[in-house]
Amino acid sequence: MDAQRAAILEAAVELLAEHGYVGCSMSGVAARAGIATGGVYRHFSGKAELVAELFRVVVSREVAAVEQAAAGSGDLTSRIVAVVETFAGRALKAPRLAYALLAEPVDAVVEQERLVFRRKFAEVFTKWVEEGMRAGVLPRQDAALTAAALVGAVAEVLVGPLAAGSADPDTIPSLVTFTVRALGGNDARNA
Amino acid sequence: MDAQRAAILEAAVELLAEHGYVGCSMSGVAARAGIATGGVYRHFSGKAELVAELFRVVVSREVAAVEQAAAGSGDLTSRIVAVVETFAGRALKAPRLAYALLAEPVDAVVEQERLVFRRKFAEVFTKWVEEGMRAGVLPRQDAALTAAALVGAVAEVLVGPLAAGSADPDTIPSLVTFTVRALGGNDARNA
DNA sequence: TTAAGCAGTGAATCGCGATTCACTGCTTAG
DNA sequence: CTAAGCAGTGAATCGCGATTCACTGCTTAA
Repeated sequence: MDAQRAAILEAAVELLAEHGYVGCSMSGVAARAGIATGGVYRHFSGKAELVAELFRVVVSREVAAVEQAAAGSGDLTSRIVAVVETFAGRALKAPRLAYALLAEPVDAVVEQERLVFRRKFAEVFTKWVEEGMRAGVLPRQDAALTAAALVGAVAEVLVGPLAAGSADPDTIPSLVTFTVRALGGNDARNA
Repeated sequence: MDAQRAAILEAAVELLAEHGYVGCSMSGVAARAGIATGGVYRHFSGKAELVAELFRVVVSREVAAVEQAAAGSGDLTSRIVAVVETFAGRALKAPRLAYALLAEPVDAVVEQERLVFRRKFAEVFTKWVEEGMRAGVLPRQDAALTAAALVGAVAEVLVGPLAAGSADPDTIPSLVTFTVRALGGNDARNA
């Protein structure tokens, strides 16, 4: 059965959310999953495979949350607002996890997954930027670059608060303002 | 004498630029500096101290380059252009080093230094954003947040090319355009 | 000239987590 | 009922880089 595989992954997710990547030792994950160290190797070829899949699981949850949030609202601006609010809001609610996803040092294998993570978000943004340009709401621009830049911008702004402790309550609104301005959206051009 | 300390650091810088953080093992650095492993411990209490100082050295060079580039030009826009061009240009010329500075996984001690690095750049930006607001060239905004966001944006856009191989030659101009627009600068609002 | 002291040596040791493996039960097909 | 096979055990082993340390030479001051 593969319920165990899922259970082990869930244990790893918990540890990641509690203690970050360092907390995800094979023995730690095994213990949390309620099995012995060696048991993990029945389901994963090694740490690399476990961790890669761990990241994939967590990332797809985040991407799904963001896409769903965006799907709800209508015009471009409210979509972007929804994306940033969801992304940032979730990050601030699960700081340890967000930090692990965005910035925490990990080994090379995982780093690849992290790049994938960021690229996925960037792709979501790219889609909307292109749509905005077609609709004439946004100025001409390199959509992929803008998207990557926005992902970086949001991540960077969040990492400070995440690494420290608390965040200014204005962080999210300010971030939204920045995003809209950076896109060149025709409302909210100032303030 | 402390010429040796400097020589060891320089060896570490070389290794960092060639092979990234992973290349900076104590024995590797010692070998490159032309001394035996143990010798390094005459000058540094341990790896943590060595690496922290290594980062400080490299970072201060980068910050100095950027500040100098900005000091040359006159109006706000050209300063910003200079900053982004310098920062990105240097990064693309020394990709391994830039990657190590911006994104490569490292241990906790170094991570602190990395945050310092990014904060320093953000501070440089903050100064100019505030100046721009005073001069009425830029709209009201949370200067520190904008600055952090821009550092993140530039870093993120660069990490892709750095991790892969080559960069689109339009990367830097596009980045400059993005930056100006994100600041809300009154020229270059589109295109 | 002698002795203290410092830079440097490099093999041995440590620490730490990943990985292995001989072994224990349970489950299930024949 | 029996034997194969699979999930799981957990102590031993590995790998790897940081760190230590007894020892070697050079330099310098008395």
